[in-house]
Amino acid sequence: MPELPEVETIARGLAQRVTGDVIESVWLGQKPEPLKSSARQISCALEHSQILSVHRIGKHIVFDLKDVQPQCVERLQATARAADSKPKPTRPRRGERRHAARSQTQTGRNVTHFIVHLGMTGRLQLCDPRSEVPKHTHAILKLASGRELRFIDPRRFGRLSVVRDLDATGVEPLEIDLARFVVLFRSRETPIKSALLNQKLLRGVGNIYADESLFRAGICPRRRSSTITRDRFAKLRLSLQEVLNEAIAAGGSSVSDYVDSDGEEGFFQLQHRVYGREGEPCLVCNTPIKRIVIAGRSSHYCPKCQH
DNA sequence: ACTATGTCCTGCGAGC
DNA sequence: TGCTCGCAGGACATAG
Repeated sequence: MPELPEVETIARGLAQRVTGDVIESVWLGQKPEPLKSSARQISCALEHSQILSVHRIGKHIVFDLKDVQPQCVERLQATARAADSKPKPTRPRRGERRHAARSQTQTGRNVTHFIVHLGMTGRLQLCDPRSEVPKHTHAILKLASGRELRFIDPRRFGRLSVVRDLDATGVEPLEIDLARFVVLFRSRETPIKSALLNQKLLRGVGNIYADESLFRAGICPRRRSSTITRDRFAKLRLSLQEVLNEAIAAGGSSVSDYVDSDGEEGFFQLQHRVYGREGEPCLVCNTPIKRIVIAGRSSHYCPKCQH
């Protein structure tokens, strides 16, 4: 299940290998679930566009695309001229959400963003067009370099979309400072585990890294977020950043069927201290690891070390 | 505004 | 061996 470290690994791998390449054509499967934007919107945005960069926002892989289709460029220029002749837009109203920093750096009216969310079982594979197309392939992007980028997702929890502006909610957990972290979590009446999974607060934390960071911080996943002291929030923030960074360094966790864009597995699952270890001894105190359900998710913790 | 719960989807493994 | 059943969970819808 790809969370922040897995998505980061995939995005970095893709950035290295497809930046500058051009999408020549797009094939989309018949199943409607994986498409968040319409098939026509996606095809139109992707075909004849150049991949300027690939990066990660939360659990999303973002392709910044520049249209290189002649008629599209003309149309965009026409739109731009029309926009220029209109009165200048007033500055954003108070409370109106600003666009994320990235969309300001990657400005230009002809930049669009192709967003891939892998869900549980989604994979992006860069491969030879002659290789067998696996079952549950929902999209194939033919690249000018002769390769294909395929989106495969058996469980169909993944989503593909195209947007003009990146207005992501939530804060990147690797960038958040302590003051912001405390403000975000101290008012929540929900179990800390649920709060960590809430993408509107932090973006990118999933079940594995929520459990692992809570173990390292010595906090019980059931604990109400509002009852956690500042000192323990400080510990949690550091634990979370530590575990995410270690996982990125290890190429992510391969549980179920995660592989990166090369088909390589990550290694961080070998370092899980609680996730998937129900009944096994705590690495610190030997107490059997417990598994409970919070917000419909299995949560693993040491009943002695975490409170 | 918050919080909690149900739903989607398929593969896999446990159990008989 | 072959079958059924339940579980895995991110994001969203819905209800309270």
